[in-house]
Amino acid sequence: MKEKIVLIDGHSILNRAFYGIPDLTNSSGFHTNAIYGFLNIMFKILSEEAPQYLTVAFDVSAPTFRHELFKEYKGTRKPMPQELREQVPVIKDLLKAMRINIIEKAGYEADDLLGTISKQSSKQGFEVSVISGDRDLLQLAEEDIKIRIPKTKRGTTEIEDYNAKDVLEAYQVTPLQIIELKALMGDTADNIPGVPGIGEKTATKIIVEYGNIENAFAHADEIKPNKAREALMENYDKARLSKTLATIDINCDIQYSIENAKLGNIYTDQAYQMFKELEFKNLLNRFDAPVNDNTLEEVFKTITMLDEAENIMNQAKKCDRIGIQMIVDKERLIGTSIALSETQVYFIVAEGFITTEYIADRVNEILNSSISISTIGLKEQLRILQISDINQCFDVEIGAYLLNPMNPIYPYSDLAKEYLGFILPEREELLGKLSYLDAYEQKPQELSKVVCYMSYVALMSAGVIEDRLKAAGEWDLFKKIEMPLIVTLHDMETTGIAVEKDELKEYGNQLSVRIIELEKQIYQLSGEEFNINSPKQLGEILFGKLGLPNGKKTKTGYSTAADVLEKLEADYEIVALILEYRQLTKLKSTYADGLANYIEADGRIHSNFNQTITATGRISSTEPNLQNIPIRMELGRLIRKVFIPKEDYVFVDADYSQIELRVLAHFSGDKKLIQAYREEQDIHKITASEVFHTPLEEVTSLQRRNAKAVNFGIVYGISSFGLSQDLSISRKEASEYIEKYFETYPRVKEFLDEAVMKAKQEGYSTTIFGRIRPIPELKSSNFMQRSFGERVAMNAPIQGTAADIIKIAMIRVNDRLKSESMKSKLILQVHDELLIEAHKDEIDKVKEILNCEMHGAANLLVPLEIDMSTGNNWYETK
DNA sequence: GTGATCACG
DNA sequence: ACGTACGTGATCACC
Repeated sequence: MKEKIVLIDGHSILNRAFYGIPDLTNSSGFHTNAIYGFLNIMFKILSEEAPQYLTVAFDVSAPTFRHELFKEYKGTRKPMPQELREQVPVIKDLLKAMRINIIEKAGYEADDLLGTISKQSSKQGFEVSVISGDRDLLQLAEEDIKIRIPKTKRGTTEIEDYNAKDVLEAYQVTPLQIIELKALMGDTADNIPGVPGIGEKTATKIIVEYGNIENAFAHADEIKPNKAREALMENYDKARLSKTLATIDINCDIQYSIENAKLGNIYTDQAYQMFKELEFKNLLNRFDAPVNDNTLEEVFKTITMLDEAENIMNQAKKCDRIGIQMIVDKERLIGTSIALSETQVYFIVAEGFITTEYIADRVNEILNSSISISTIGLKEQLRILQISDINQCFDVEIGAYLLNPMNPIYPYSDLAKEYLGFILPEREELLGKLSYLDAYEQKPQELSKVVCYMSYVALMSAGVIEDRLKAAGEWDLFKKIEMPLIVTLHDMETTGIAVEKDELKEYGNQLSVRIIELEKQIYQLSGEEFNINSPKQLGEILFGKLGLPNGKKTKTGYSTAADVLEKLEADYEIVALILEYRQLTKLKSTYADGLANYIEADGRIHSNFNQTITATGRISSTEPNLQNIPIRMELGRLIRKVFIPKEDYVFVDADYSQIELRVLAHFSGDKKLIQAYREEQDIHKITASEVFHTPLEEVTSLQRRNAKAVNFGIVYGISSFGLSQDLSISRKEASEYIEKYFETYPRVKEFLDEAVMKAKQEGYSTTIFGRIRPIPELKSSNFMQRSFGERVAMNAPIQGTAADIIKIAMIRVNDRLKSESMKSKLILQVHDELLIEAHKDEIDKVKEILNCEMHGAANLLVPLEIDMSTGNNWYETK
């Protein structure tokens, strides 16, 4: 068997990884995504090929021969972004630490070195693999030289392999003719000009026919498309230059000793240290050395004896603060983990004489002795923990969310990494995908570790998080809004909302009848049966078979989105039917059938209100989502009739009127805007009057509608394109609307500009109440991402402040209902709306409370108005 | 698991 | 020239 050598194009793979992997930093803020991606690709190759030799080639930053040639021609390559540049020396050090051979040589690019070494090695009888993201290298392919191009596809890395015959198959030309192709078509990524006007198709045709550019030029008069002929004849010098640029030098003057490339043990101690600093936790597993210092796990104790549990509970009462974690799965208490100090961490298991009641009673006793507790995710534990004063609690998950609301979740391992500065094994590593209950039965020891880590991290990180919240100006937000809100949300979840199951079912049945009718008609009009719900099949039928004019395309095919179909609706009966079908199947599957699955034994739906999901500070609702129940279309709105108050109760619903625009009025301090709100005027109408230079009385409903869209657009971080899409007008018209808007409300423009500028400086935006939203996109060199960042910088303070205000209102309303011992309960929040299930004897009182507490939630430069209504179901409250 | 679509504010 | 409104979650198809 031949010996194998792997050659890696260092910069090319780093580049791939940098742009392919979302940004990743270690806790000191050093960017690591390119290194991480590079290593993953390298490890994958090593395990696949098990080569005896490995070399990584790098470009030297000094100008090279081919660069020089190019510079004269067109200028220099655009510089590497700083986030990538800083990673280059580190990967080199890391490779050195792994005793992996690196080559670089002034005057040559990495691909020249790779070309030379690969040819030499194959001649000497080695089997060679060249790893690069650059298709230029395909010219090197031979039977024993395989070019491997990694592609990051949906998170997983797939590698395309090319031997000589694969190149021929894929490109219809030999590896060496790849150079000829490049000479004609050019390569913007590699700064090769090519012949303007000749692309991949024409280039392939020419080279397949004539073999090379010289021969093609000689037979130029025969070349078929006139355009290509003229392009080639006029730009033959460019083609020749491009050919030189594209040709990899396979005779570099380098001393390459294969012995230096011999692979030994790459898992050295130095490499281990570097991996640790880079915080590549899951890569650390590759080392024989222990992944984590077990000193921490050694202090963990699993408690199953009552007297030991008793002892711990008694000690807990003497502490100032403990870390605690109630482990509940499907209503069942499996145990509790308690951290008394850094070295006293216990998992008290609910079994034998230690009953769930015992644990609950003892823990609540501790809480009553008014010591502080710290925990991860307090809301989920409140069914068991009886909190007498929320001020004694510290939820580190909530704290971590406020410090960085962009994370999807806040597991103990991430908290340890971020706030304690060390790496812990993740839950999944220890338990896999097991639930607590399953882990309790199948992996009790690992479960014990997980829960002990949790209470340990909760205890140890609380102080750090407190300091960081104070430093970030978020301490009041944490103490006065987010922590108390936990209780409010828990109350809402516990109460739930009653649903008429039979009515819901009947509603679904009615939808089914119409859906079947629609199906029949659609099949008839299209001439075949297909899955209307499949955008792929639907697109093929509409735009393929039936030949409808198609507007947009998606990555995977035709777009069949509603805004595309709506443009065709008037002309094609089938499109109108499809739109109705879509609407009805959505209502049936998501709402009629979907909601029915969540009705519990008490006849009510208990949705989850999540406090740590959104980037802006809003809460979200899941399982089911009760914040997107239909209202805009009448047919959908009817669903709200099945949401009912219990007997002797009614619904009282209150929503803030235009809260985001009022927040904008406050932020900007714009006189006209503030005056309009103080005088309770119709803001959209006023805007229309100003923007369209029309007397107030003469504003048409269309003008008002357009002005409303502009107002919304401002809140979203206006762009002329977005507005034009929304209103189906030209971009130019949209720009004019925006310009006039800013003339009308000049302070709004100032505010928005300032919001972007400030966010650019600080790296984040802030709400009135101090909530932070980081906006890393503002620093992006990518236009699209940066523009997104700018829109976010305009929107986040507005949406976030509105979210803060309604959170304050929720806490105040809920607290008053409870402190005044009322039967009425707050049951839903829908971003600017609160729904109360009010006892018939308390309706007036409830209205008074809503009025008072919602108005009083914030003191802005404009009044906060609310609209209130009552009803015997959610449909009636409008 | 991801993308397309569509429900809400 | 780039290709876009801000923030969510559920369902379905399809790999």
